[in-house]
Amino acid sequence: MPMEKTFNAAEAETRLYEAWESAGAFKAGANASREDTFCIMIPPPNVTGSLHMGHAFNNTLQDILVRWHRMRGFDTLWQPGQDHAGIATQMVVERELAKDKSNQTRREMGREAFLAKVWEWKGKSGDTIINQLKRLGASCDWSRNAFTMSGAPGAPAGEEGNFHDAVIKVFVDLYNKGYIYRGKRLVNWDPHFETAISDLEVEQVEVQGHMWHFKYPLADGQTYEYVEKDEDGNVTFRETRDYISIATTRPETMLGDGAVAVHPSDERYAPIVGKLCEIPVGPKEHRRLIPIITDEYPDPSFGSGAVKITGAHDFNDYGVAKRGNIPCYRLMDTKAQMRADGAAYAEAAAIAMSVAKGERQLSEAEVDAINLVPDDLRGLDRYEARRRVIDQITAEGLAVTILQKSIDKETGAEHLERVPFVEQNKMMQPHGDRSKVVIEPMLTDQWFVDTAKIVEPALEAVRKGMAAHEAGTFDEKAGYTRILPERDAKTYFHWLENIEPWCISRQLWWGHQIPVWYGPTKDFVSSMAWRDGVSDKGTWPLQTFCAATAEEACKIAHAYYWNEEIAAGDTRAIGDILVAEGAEPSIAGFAGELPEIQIARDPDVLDTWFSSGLWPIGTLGWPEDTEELKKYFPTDVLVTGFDIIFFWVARMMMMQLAVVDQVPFHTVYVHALVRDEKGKKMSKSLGNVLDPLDLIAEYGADAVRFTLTAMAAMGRDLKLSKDRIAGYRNFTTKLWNATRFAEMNGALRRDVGTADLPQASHTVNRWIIGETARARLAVDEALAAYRFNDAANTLYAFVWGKVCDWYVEFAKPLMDGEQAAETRATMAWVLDQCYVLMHPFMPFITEELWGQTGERAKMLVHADWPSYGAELIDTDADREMNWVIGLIEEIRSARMQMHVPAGLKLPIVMTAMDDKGRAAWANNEPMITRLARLDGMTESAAPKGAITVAVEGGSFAIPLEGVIDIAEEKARLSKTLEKLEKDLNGLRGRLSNPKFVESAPEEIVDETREKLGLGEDEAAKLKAALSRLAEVN
RNA sequence: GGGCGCGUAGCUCAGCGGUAGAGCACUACGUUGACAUCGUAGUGGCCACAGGUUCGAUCCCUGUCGCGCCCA
Repeated sequence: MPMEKTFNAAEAETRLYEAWESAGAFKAGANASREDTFCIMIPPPNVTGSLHMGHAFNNTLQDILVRWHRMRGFDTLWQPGQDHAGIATQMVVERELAKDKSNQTRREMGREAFLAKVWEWKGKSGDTIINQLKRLGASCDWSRNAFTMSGAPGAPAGEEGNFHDAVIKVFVDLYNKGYIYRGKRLVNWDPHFETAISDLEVEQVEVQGHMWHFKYPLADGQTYEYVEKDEDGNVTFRETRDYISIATTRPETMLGDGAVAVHPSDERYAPIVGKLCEIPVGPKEHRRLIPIITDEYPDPSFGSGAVKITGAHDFNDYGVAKRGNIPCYRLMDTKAQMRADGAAYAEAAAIAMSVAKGERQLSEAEVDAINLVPDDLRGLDRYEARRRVIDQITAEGLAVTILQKSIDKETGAEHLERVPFVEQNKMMQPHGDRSKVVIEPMLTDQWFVDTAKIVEPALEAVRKGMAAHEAGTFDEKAGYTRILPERDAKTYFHWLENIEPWCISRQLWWGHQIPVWYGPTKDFVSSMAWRDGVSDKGTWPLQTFCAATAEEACKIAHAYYWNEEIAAGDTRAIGDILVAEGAEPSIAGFAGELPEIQIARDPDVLDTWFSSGLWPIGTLGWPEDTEELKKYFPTDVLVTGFDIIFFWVARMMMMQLAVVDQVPFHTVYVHALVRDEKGKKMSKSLGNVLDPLDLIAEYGADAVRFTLTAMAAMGRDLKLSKDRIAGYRNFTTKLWNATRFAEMNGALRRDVGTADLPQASHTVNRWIIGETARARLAVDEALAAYRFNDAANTLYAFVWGKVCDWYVEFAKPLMDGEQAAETRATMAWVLDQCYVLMHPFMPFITEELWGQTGERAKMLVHADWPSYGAELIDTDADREMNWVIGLIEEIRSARMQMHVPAGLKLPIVMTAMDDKGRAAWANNEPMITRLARLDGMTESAAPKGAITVAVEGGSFAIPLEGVIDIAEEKARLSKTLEKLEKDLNGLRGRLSNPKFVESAPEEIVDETREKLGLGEDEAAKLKAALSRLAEVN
């Protein structure tokens, strides 16, 4: 059955992918014929995700590397999997639940039931992205598909696996090594998800901000001389003030102020440093006083130069508060509403007052328990509270005001009015990258990785890797890592050298629950305070027990309580202690009975990136010592986008080195972003998103893949347009039709299966074999250097520019001559090589052509990658064919410019020719005649009224008496000559410069001389032709 | 403010010490051994600007001007 006219991608792609899968073509080690391994870990897409252009790009590049290695016989594994994506997934499932009002909310159904819902959702929708990757042609070993939550408690059947074990083990190990700690720190709090998030999950967005100016009256009506001076020390302003002016963008946080700070060098405020001032908000009778302190942080030139310090709600203030031992009063709850808990304001304010006066010291927990929100503001949203605070202060006359002209709408009369001074400023405001709500800095207890302690090996490994890469001594097995392109290594260094502690606890349910249990400290147990009801459970001092399981935790707790004499001196001494796991810590059963202490598990889960940071070892079965781990770890290449260098790459480096003391991969290839054709980031809100699945449906997966690859110049964003994809779809059609030509001419070797390299005698065949070898060398070299675009462009130029444009055309007249058999064999071989070399880039159409053109022993996906090279390049054939091509092009060009009708065949006259040229002509006459539309060659002197075609070794004339316009031919020749002379002058100039001849490398000088010689020959011919034309007239 | 890049044909971009390339777009013409998702030919560039290093600079160095991105 003859081939269809075009490739039906939509029909073939699914069929071919299924064929590969059912043959187990992608299984780890499939087609392996050598010991070397090659392993790539897929950057796990979110389980909620669907394929976007970035995935398509990222996975195309990985697939090329994987298919290339597999064909070369490496023991290859492309490890796929998905990330449980804590916040994103919890958000999606909650949103799903909310669609039906009869559903319980997350909190109503409780943790266990909600998690069951998430697993259920994962079971239903988790395969979406996998199926999409298959449409792209990704040759992952799906039988090993991994999931970062596999094996977690509550995981349903089919979600076994031990990723959870790995995560828990690492947490416990790092905890025991002292790399993980818990502390009350100011963290980025997402009020929508009610969880802490890491710095990286915060987006700074520029918004129009407002800055209010308020007066903080000095205590006891004190006054001071406020003096402003210019640069030369001349007084420019002076007044007596009984207040200090404060500028703030967040008036609602004034309620939690612990101090006012000024710069130590700021002379304006020197007289009042150390004094107390009053926060101008809250009930008049309970106004709080706070000290005026100095700190390096305030910028004297910004605002009034004085800054209110609210340690619990601002990162800069927090630093000042820590340095100055200023209490940090938390004002908001987890929803960023003003706190409504604790004692009434009067009581809380009284305690705070005594702290400010230095009469009292509070523990951290005691400070946190104090609610300084006035009773009338409690429970309000932070923005509502802000409005009211501003109103109250303004009403009291403590806002800094300015005079503003206003016009009465009724009367049109102008009058001046005092209005609060509010500056309009653009400011950067932090937002949650998922929730898009404004992040609230919040003082909470969180878990942190002490990254400073594990960062050094991660830096060192890349420093060494980059040094080796630059020196050209890079060794994949040397235990270091390089990052390509180099620029991204700089980014990596910059971030790691300035790394901050990593907040890893999240107040979510979907994730790995932190393996830590809390119980009261033994001091506290023996203190009896717990019995006296003095403090509620929230402020009990706690002891931490970190263990992989509850049983283990109980054991550790037991040892803790038991080994020490916890009730020394107490008559109710303890016989034994029963430690049990409970919902919250408790103590019971004293007084002679066996005491019982309940320890309670930390309800928080780990940051998703903590688990994905273990992806390389976790997917290979660690902590078990599996065969795969031994074989494939460390893995080879990580292909990823620059946007997750910090989130993921850096953390994988740190964690793998901390846990197994090895780098996870030797090379990180960082690719850029896919943008729309105008260079805009694709985003749903802009509506400029190109869906890779739509494009695959329209143009075929091969065209989409090839487009992305051809545009993948290292480190540069790529602007994707449909025109470009259509162009590469046309390329697939071109290859298809070249095959059809071979089929129609009996040039397929269906009989022998795979075509062997033929013994070719004809120049044309020897030439194309050499070109094929060149292409193979160039593709391998490009891929080895991760220059995907070079590889793609090489193939495009070879297949279209050499095979289709020239070889197929040359072959036509050879199909029934002496060399017919040889030419058919060569064509079969060349096309096979095209399929093989193109397969990593365009797997579908090449596999289809491979299947349709022969009885093959193996599918193309497992075909052997060729190893031939320079030995197939025949330089004589090369020279000859380039001469032929040059001649044909010259004649075509001349004809076209002389407006010779395309269909008209012309005779040609050889006016002069050397031996080589004669041989070249003789060997290729049928091709030249056909392609240049000639009709017979004679030898003689140049006739009058002919066009001249100069080639290396001689020249031709095409008599066009009466056909050509002499003037036009003159113009054509003159133009060519002019251009040539310009080049020649450059060459002459260089050669006449003695310094050039002295200093330039010999080969460059020789090359220049040769060029000049050839050029001068050609110029002479052109001049001769011109003078002949002159004779005609 | 700190860091990292980028300014090359109308557009999108390769190239990065030996005198400039591709694709698309554009113009003209279409010749039966596959292909109009095609073929042939052609137009088009002081390689942002100014200095420096060099026999030689689009390429290396310095500065200027534009434009991105990341982090504050």
